[in-house]
Amino acid sequence: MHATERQSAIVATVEQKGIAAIGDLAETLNVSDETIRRDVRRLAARGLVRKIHGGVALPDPLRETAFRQRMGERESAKRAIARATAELIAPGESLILDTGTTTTYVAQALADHHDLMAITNCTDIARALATGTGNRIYMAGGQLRADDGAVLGHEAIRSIERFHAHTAILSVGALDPEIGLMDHHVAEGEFSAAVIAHAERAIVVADHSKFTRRAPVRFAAFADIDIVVTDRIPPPAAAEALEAAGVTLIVAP
Amino acid sequence: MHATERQSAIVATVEQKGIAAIGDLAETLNVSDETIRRDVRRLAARGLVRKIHGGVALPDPLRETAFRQRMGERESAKRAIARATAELIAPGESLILDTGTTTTYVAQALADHHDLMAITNCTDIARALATGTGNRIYMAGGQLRADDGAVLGHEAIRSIERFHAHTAILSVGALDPEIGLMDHHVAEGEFSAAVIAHAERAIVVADHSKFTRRAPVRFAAFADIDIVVTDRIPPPAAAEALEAAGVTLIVAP
DNA sequence: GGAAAAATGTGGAGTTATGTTGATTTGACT
DNA sequence: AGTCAAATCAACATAACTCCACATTTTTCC
Repeated sequence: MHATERQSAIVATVEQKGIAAIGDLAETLNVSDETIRRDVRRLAARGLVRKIHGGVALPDPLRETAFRQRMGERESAKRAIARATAELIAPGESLILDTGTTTTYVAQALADHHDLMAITNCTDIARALATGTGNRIYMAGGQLRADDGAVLGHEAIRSIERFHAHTAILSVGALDPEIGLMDHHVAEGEFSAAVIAHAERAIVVADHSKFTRRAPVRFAAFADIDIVVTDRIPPPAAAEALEAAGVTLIVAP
Repeated sequence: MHATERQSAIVATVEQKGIAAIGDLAETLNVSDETIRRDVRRLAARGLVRKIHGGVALPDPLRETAFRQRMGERESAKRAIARATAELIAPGESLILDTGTTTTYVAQALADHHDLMAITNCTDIARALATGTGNRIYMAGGQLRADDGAVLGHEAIRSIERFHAHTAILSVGALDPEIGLMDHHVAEGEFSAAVIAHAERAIVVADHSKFTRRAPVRFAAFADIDIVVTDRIPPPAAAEALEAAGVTLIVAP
């Protein structure tokens, strides 16, 4: 049986039953669980099925975007980071917040704060902060990315350039001691760099998985930022590089 | 039974009965109370249900902003207007959409359209349009109003000025044969005027109640716009004034 | 036939889901 | 207000699941 045949069989099973367990599929199709998972990963990437813990289900009618899915991954770690980051922000402070799942949680954690002045390129973050009392929110203008409601591009960067904030809070795609800070897209990286340039101090929020990843676009060095908030003690090489660059490391409890 | 199935079952039960006890759900679904609580916590975080002591209830309709409340008023009329307006828009057209409850319905009605190029100052409208295929959305930059997620101010107007669209679609606070088009706030009025100035044709969407109201800020005359879409035949004086100004009147069925 | 590419299996590290226990909070009832 | 039982939460332990890197097998193509 070819891989494509097997994948069709998976889709057919799911369409018939609505939901199917990885183990059952593996047994029925005489392959290992891992092979089924690989198939499911590919099918899910094409939107044909939806991955759930332990199995496969019909794609969500509400068409879950990649962003919303990432919001669910390592959620508790991100919330802990968000809480710790929110404590670093004083009332009345001016902020710039980047797009990202972790920064979105930070925005939610900042809901109790008041009299903030915040600039962001993400519609969700803007809405989350706007509920707070006395907060003034500025949206960056420019082209909207459907997936996460983020505004990116040179227009967005020009919006940022009109401000100079106390604190920048940014997500990253990956952190590496040799390379520095990385993002997945050029537009994200350019925006992140602009954000760092227009704030007194830069806080990077990154769960521990970011320390063991790579992303294609390098946009800053460790020396360009001031604080990293994460959820676990990072690998030694990264911790040393951060210290050497004068970056304060905060591990959220 | 997988976690996602169980969560769907919880939501379904709550939607059917309006309220459900933790213990009952645990028994029915054959898991511990604590597991149900964890599910409920997650569902509540997504706003799908509301936690109450000892059980789960439908999400709280209480926390309504003024904007959401207005969305509910004369909803069927606004939807009819939105449908009729969407029919006036060709694929590939470029649009500017103003904030407003009726324009928000128009954005939803445009979800089926494709390859649109839209500029808006409202985060909700931006997100609604971004789901369509091949649509390019530009968000105006500037200060955000918490109530309806609208960006207003001279910054927003400057964002608009970079464009020249085929069609502008705008809400108004009131229409009067003597006075023209009115809005409730200065910033809204200024933005509306800029929108009209940067489009070939201007479509005003207004349910019949707008013809018998007044609003403090006059921002344009009837002669400045091209089409009015409403849900009932307007008062004679208004209809005559529109005709005299060369405005096409469309009454949505 | 043999090299390169793709697919598959395997083991270990990390993550998630669940149940259990004990401390704390909540709501109802005197 | 004070008391008590139920409900909640936090913290732990466990088991299942997922992912990644690497080894192995199978397929493809020259």
